[in-house]
Amino acid sequence: MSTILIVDDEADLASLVEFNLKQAGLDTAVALTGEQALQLATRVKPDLVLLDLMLPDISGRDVCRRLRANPQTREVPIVMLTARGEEADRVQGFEVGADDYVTKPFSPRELVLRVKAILRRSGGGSTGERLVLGPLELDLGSHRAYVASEEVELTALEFKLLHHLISRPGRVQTREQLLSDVWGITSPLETRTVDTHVMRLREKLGVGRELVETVRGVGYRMADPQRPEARA
Amino acid sequence: MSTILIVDDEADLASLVEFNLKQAGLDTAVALTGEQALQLATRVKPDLVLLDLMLPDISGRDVCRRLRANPQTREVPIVMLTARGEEADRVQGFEVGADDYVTKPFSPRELVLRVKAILRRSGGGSTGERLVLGPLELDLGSHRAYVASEEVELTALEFKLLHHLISRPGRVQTREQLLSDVWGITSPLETRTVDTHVMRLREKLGVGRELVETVRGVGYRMADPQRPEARA
DNA sequence: ACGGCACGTGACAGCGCCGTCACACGACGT
DNA sequence: ACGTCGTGTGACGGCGCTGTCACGTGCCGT
Repeated sequence: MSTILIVDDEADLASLVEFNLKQAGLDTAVALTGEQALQLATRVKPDLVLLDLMLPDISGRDVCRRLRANPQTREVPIVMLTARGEEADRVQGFEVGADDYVTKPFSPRELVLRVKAILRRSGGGSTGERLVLGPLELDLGSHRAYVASEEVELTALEFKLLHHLISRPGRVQTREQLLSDVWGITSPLETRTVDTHVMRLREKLGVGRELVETVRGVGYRMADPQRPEARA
Repeated sequence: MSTILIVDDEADLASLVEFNLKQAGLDTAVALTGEQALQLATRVKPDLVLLDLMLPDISGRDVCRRLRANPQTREVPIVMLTARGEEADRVQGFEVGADDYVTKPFSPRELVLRVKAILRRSGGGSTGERLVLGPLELDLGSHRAYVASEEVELTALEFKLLHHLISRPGRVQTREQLLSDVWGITSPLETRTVDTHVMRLREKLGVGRELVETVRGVGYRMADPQRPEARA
């Protein structure tokens, strides 16, 4: 399942787009400012970025440039949104590395179409990728999880949670971050819910606390066998 | 080498497309009218048809239907071209069995990409290919399906769905992906429709859930017989 | 040692997902 | 015109998933 990062400071427009993308079976994350977008882009590793040109802090073009400058986000396709359909804007958009360009007003349907077309072109998002950490193994394509080459049955949510943790080995994730990234940006949930799911995950994985570590007062993190303690 | 039949009465557009397809290493044939297209289709046996919706004599939809009605050309993938991106057109296009849909104006590059994607998807040519997975067997040429060497009668849609699933064994397909890939890019269908057809498929195949697995909260996948942990 | 707080854990209720059935509608052949 | 077949959709029920609460437990500072 692909994740789309929506960057727009017009809340109603953003939520409209978010709704339609979700209906189309895509995951979404929303950023209201350019800085927030750059932060989220490295956190949630989106498969595509929907980027408004007009942002309150930095311009969409600069966001675009900085996304391209970061090796982590260099490959992410970018679709620009703009109020004016001027040729000049179009050219500028493509110059900084946008993959497509949609002018307002646009129909949500059309936007979804373009997004899907670009996703397909860029390989369709998650393509049978495999994540490994110690005895743990995640197959994104088949949506299967293994511990020591033995399959464990996880629910969709557990898989997503583990996927999120395992892609950031050694990095502490607060409960709020996890709620925001795994559950979605608008989830009025108790932070303790995370605890329960971490518990269930540990139980199913069998290997318990050695892999999913508790950082008291902060959150959770995956053990990083490569660099046991050294991290900031 | 695959051959593409271009059907369009706008000579300049057709030659532009032709040029780009040839550059991409594909053979081409051009028809200016619908009747000509139907004649050529049986003569050159193209591997894909690029079909404009607006033709001087008969409508592109009728051409589509008649291509589908002829056993000789039934299997040929069809990509529709249209000036308007109206939803109504889109739906009509898919109803008559188009495999993809491109709205003008389009970039030649994108068109070539789509054509190649569809060619790849349809098996790269029209040679009675056979797909096997466990007790299941699909004969693409004769459009027949077998379970344990016993023929099962599938409808066109069921066959297409099974074909799509079986060519990606072990990979989870979301309902949205299936709707998009089997039904067409933006079919405005309920995702529950997929459930019903999967059920009918399981029913006809007899082997039930062991082959077509449900991944709760995600989608469906075919069982993969070989061990996934065997990895380089 | 003690108390407070953060976390682990089990139980439980609600609900969302999915299988299944029945029906409507359109296309097509007779 | 009629019947048949293929297909999409709504309804319904069951069951698994999930969020929350309550309580137990361990950790840490004082």
